[in-house]
Amino acid sequence: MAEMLPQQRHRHILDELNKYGQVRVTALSHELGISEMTVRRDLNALATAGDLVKVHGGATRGPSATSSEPGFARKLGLAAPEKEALAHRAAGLIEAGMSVALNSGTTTYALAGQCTDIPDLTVITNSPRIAEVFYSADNASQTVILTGGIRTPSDALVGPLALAALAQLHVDICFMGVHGMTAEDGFTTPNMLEAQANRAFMASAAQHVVVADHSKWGITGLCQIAPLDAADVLVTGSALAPGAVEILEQSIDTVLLTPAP
Amino acid sequence: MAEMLPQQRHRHILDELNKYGQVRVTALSHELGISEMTVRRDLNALATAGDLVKVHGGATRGPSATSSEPGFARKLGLAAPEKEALAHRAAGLIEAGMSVALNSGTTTYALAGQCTDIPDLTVITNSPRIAEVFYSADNASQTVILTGGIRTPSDALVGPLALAALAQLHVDICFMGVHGMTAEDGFTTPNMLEAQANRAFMASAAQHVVVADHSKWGITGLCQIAPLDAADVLVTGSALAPGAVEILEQSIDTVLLTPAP
DNA sequence: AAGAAAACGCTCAAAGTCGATCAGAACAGA
DNA sequence: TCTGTTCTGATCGACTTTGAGCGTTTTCTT
Repeated sequence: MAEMLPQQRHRHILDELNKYGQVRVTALSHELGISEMTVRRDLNALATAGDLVKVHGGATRGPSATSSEPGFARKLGLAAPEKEALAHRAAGLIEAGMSVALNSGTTTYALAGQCTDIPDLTVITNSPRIAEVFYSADNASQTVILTGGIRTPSDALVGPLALAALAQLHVDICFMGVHGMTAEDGFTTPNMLEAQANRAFMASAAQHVVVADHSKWGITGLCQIAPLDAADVLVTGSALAPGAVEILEQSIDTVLLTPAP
Repeated sequence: MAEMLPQQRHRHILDELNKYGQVRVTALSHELGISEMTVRRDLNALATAGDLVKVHGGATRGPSATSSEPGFARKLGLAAPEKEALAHRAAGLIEAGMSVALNSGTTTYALAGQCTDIPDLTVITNSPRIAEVFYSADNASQTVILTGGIRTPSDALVGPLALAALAQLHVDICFMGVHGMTAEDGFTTPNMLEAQANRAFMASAAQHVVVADHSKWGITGLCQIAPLDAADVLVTGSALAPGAVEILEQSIDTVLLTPAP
């Protein structure tokens, strides 16, 4: 097999995983013509991103696709450790009685799980799954508003309906998960419609918090949501590439780092 | 059978358990190509986790009954036979390429399950659960629009956002589940906000179909949605109280009866 | 009730797996 | 071309998993 870029390897690993439900370090090493050490490093990266679960000897799919029941609450707790840490840090910015907007994304999903106990919250989101987290928590003092729209594959409601809904609303603070961030291109996402919806989120909020794990740095998605300086606060992990913090702090007032896991 | 990771074995064991209600150490050992000792260790691990109960010779299902979460798909199949029959009859009114509105309710939920194969459908609903039915069917030719709003306990999105969304849309046909219907009070529901949303549904549709099983006749909810004659078609069961059909036909052009189960 | 057969789990040695570390290779930017 | 960064592979000690032996316990048979 020809030389492969790390990204290609990652995709190959995930493909194998989807096909067989499991991957084995020794098999991948042989199959891809790379050392076991490198396979382990790939597996670690993918596990940190939450794409798979490492086990002795290889890795298996996350709990989501198993034939036996995983259950919602459980899945929530099994999010990647870094995401949970970011979510916890971000949740600290929320106070009782606030109105909060959450866009769609795995990080904001983790954040939602940490917010169900905060009293008198008004939550606005365009993700049915995030709304479901609050519904099933059944906290009577909370109000959850779901924007309408058409759902994208990543579970975001977008389009004219979503934009119209967000235009009518104003929140204290808006939390945004993004797909990538760089100094030149700012915050980006691979989906144009989601970018549009995310801009509407920002327009409706007094304060803008971006939540992004360290792997997002250096990635540019198809479509820009906003430049870096549009964020008031960035919550990210201290595993961030060296030097990135300085660059980010030039544009963003507050950069919060969670300790490495 | 290829080499299996421990986690895979655990899942396999649980699958077997779910299928047959019991597993035997010797059988698993032979089946998975591993020693009996390892099978015992797996069983011990699963027993400690509470996923099964060890017995001499193997293991049986624990009291927790892992099969608790077939959840959605199952609930759909387990809907009352009458509702399934109504849903099937109502689905017959839908043609490929139509735009269809479904309000929130168990009957319309059953209807949704019968519509996922119809090509080129545009579906508008205020029920996240109904939207989920279409999402997971993953029919690329269908478009699903979820109105925004606040969710009621019965899983309907209501309020200004829902009304604004529906005001912007126009559909060919609207299917409505209701809570009660009588000659004097027409179609009713116990929730004022839902009534309001349902009126918006009707206002946005060229044709109005009410779907209600026979038990709804004679019930008056808190709030009227519309008088009987607002419906163009009523789909109901032939188990309806004697004489009711005549009364209904005075107000409604088409009354479709499904045969009793 | 006694003996045979099966199942159990403890222990240990062998095999397999893991991650820390370091040195070399590949690569991009100056 | 040079330099610094990133990615990669080899080594090695620590750890985990596995299967076989073997004495004990449970179940079945007579």
